[in-house]
Amino acid sequence: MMNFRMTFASEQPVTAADKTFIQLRTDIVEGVIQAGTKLSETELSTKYAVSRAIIREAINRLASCRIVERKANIGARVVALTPEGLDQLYQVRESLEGMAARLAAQNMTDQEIADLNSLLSSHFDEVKTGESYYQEAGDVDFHYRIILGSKNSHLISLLFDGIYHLVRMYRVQLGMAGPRVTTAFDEHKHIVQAISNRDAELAEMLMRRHIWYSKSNIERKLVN
Amino acid sequence: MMNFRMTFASEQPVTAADKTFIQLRTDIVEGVIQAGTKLSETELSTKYAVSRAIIREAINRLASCRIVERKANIGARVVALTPEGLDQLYQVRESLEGMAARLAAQNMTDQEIADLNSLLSSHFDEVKTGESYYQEAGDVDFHYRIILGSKNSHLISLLFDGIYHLVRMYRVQLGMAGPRVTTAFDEHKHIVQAISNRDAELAEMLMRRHIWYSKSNIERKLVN
DNA sequence: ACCCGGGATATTGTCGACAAAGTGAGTGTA
DNA sequence: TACACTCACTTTGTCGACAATATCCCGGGT
Repeated sequence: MMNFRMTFASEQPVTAADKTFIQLRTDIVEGVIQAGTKLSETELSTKYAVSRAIIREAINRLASCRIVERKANIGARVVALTPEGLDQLYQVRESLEGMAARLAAQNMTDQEIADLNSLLSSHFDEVKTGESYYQEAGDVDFHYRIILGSKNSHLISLLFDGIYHLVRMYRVQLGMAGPRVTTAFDEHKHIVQAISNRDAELAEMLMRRHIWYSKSNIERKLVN
Repeated sequence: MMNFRMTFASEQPVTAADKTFIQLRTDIVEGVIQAGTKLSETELSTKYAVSRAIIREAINRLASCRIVERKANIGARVVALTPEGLDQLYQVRESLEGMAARLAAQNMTDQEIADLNSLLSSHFDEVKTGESYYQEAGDVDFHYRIILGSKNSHLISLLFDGIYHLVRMYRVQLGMAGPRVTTAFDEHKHIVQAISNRDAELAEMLMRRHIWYSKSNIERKLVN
């Protein structure tokens, strides 16, 4: 069920390579395999009980989304989590998700917007009753729908297949603050309002700001 | 030497898989392998005289930058060039390169800006003397430096490893107009001016407009 | 004539073995 | 002692063979 959240609807693992890739990725994102670790192909192939070719493909895919860095004839290692890395990542994320919000305001159907509104109210109930798992699942759901709403397949791919897992890695491994939860909810509400009004410019600006706040929140932890 | 232009400085092919990947990519981008073609692993492995594993890796990498689409147990085929695809691609490109220009205005060193200016004047000489190869090499060089100037490794990777080859595929296979060359030069000049003045907002806006014009230019051909 | 099912064929997915490149310890020399 | 070289070992890169899945053709039934 939690597994649902970290693998998006689009990626249904069919082949063994897919499963191993997703497994390895979540192990890294969740910190089971620590940041900076060297990834030995033979070692991993025994650990995950698949051939080295499968592991190689998984590592290559992880290199594509910059979760690991690979050097020819030397090997691959998990990226380190640094303040500079976070900054650069969130610069890109802010731009892309801002664009997603703008396009979503233009391209989402009325039905999709209605669904987004009801998603938000169900989240409101959860926040009210104190179920704080909103942080993870709810937030991902919210951004997920807006990104899909952009209807731009390149953008969707860049975010879901590309930077999102790295974003999650920073968030999971550095933890998230408490007070942020309710304020984030308000920000979500305003964004949805802008989208409902088909106000693309405002939606982009609010989304950018929302993500900027989110970065500041994580950054506070990293500095320690 | 022309090969210099299509493989960026960062990617020095060291392994056989690298070379095959780059070769296959340029063959697709240049249209030697036509858009929409099915890519047979066995066929390509004999054609390029390497093992199927090498071809598989190359195809996987091409799938990462969305030059081919792969389906499990079915195969991979080169993407089709459509007006919708061009629109979506250039939406993303406009956003990312606009961001690059903004960051470049903030982060490039004075020396790098000076080099960029002299690059521009050398291009001016070429345009004046009528050497129209400016289209290809010069334009790529220009954008190349600004993207590097952003100093954001995620952004750089997204553009160079990601969408740039697909952009080139549209440009190469649909040809480029004539009159556009000189006007594009003027746009470049204004962008460099903005960067020289450290005017990030203006640099972003001019870059976005520059790319938007470029898209319109290609689009005109595609509609036929 | 049309539709459905089954088997032959071709293609992709997975594996273990071999080749090549990098790494590090140990030795000999200045 | 410090440096450079060699050689053994570890790790990655490449390959061909086998397994699993999809595709296509053909025959039988309604």
